[in-house]
Amino acid sequence: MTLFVEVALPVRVNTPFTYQLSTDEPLDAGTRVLVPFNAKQLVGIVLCCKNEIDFDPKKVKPVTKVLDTTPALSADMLELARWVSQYYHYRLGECLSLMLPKGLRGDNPAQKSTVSVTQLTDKGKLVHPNQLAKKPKQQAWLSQLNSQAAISSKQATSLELSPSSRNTLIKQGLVVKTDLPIPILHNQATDPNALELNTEQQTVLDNIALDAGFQCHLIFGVTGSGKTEVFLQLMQQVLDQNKQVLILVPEISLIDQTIKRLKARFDTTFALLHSGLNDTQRNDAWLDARSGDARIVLGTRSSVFCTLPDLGLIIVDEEHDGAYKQNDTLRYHGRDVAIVRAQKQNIPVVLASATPSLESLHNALNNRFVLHRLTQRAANAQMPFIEMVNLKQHEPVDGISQPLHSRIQQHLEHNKQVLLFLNRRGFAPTVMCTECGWQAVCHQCDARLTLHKNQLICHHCNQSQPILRQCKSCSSHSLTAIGNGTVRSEMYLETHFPNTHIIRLDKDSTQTKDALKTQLEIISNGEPCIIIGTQMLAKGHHFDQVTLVGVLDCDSGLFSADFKGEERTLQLLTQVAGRSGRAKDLGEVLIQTYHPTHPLFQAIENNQYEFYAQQLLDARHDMLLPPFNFSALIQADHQYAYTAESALIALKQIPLPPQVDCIGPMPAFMAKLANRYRFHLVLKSQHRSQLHMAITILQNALQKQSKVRWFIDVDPNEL
DNA sequence: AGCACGCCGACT
DNA sequence: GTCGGCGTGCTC
Repeated sequence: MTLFVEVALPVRVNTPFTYQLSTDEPLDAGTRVLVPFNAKQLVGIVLCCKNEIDFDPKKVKPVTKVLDTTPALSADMLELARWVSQYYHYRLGECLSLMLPKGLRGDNPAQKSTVSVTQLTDKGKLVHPNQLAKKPKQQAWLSQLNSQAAISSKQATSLELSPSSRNTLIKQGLVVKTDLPIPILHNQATDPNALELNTEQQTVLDNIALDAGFQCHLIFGVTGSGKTEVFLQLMQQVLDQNKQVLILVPEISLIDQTIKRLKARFDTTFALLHSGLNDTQRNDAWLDARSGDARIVLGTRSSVFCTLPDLGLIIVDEEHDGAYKQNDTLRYHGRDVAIVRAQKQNIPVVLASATPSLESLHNALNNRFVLHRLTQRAANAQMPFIEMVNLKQHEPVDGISQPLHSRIQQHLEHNKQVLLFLNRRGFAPTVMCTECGWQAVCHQCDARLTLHKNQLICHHCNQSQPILRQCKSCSSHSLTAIGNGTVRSEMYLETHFPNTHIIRLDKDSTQTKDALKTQLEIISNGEPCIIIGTQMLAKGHHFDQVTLVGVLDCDSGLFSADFKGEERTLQLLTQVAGRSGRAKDLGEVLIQTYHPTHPLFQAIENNQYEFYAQQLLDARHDMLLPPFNFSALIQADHQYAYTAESALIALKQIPLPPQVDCIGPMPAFMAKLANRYRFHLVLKSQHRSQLHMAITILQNALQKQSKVRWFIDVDPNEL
């Protein structure tokens, strides 16, 4: 009897395709196969085998090649992919393809890469290095190979072993060159002892049951409360049970410091998965995780899709971070997928943050999550002292007011470090003509151009232009830089603190490989310095010697049109403030603002994150915003605004389930981006199932047209 | 997504 | 007559 397989392909068609197998050996679901599709060969994932087909047998083609002996994706992951596909309304075949590392999306075998090494032959093992005393270079090779079974050519160079003498040894048949798989990242712990927990930490540890199946825990611990130590000890328990741990962090810059702590503590194997790896490294790490060889897997959001045979615990650190949401192709939320995965695999998941997202806080307060609080800073560090600077009274120069300036001076005199936060890179956000009011704008977007040192750059489409000398509207020479970015404040600091090391941390200063790492190392030396940077500073980094944090400007976040604007500002300020005074010395935080009476600042001043978050939740409740209803966004874009808008107007005529509101179409926040006009339709409902029904109806309609480009974003980050 | 098929306007 | 515009529909 002929055996058929249903294969999901990475194409924009929702249905699986059927192919014929050449043997009667069934394939496991999750196996990669190479199949003909149109004129091409594509890699697909086997969904199931079957004996019969329900369409024209003449059309069925045979599978070209079976690519895996072990399925690339486990049955768990296949099921997760089905959920992801339905929830985010994205085609299953494409979801599955995105779950594989790039190296396995093609028709390569799932094998680890190899490294060429030199090893002793059986004959060579019988030779004592002293027998080669007259040939010191060869002798060096033999003695090294007696203490280390395999030497790569890279190691040989650093050990100053001569390649030519190795070739002589090869000719003599004493050593041989072979290709071995890249060894797994295995670590010897340098500091394996658990720290002593305070009572609060101990209570949290005791209350997270690892053997109770699925449960979602939220550790709400103030900055510096020692959350990490709690999950290190939790991880130890999981590892002792012979299970794997998956830790997610929001972005790549946090991988370094996290892995440092993990390596110090655990004597075990690791896999790191993040965007800084090349395809080979990523592939290797992924295969280590899938085989179960790696016991700890640390990665950014996409590692939530990694096949792990013995998974026992998922940790989502800094769970509030917006970087967990993917904003292209498959628009999933890493944290939410992690929770669903834990549920499907019936294991615990731990979310942690000093500033939990409103969704998670809401879930915790409603007992859907188990809430654990850490209210004290560990190691007796005190919460910082927070103060506002009213910019109406203290006009800033290049972003820095007099009170902040003198406070910087004080802290530097005490040999401390200062951290300044400004969420705007470049020199100045606007170039304006003081004669006629004209501003330099991007030709491709509805955005002003940011002034950088040598050019004008659009931060939205990355297009650059040379710096203008004359106004394009009235030809006057009165062009002025308005507002300020990190570079402008950096220049101010260089002028006024000429003997102090100024370190700028933003996307522009950390472009080159390792730049961030080097700069973080300089900071950790502890020398007094001023660090100025964008939001990347706020993300969980440990700055021991920082005692003063200055927030140069966060007013734009207070009155944002976006429903999450205030939540983000609250989180950002709380996190930034938390960078101050992590060690013994009391920290200080100065926030510059033109609106010092805004209630958000009062909450920050009094360390009332939860109080204010609760108020924001109440407001969301009154306005029926998430998490009190569910929403999805449909974007259509086209080179002509009219075409994009009419496509959505047509869509709106389609009848939807009664309990779904359809709002729009309206222009997107930046209606023109990279020469395309973008319009939104927003769907809202109290009922998740009705919302999904509505999305499906509209998606089907969209698939039938080819005029506009479109996407669907479920639980969008911005409305 | 690609790629072919097919039905209408402006060219050698 | 035919070259090529892009609307429609299919891919196992």
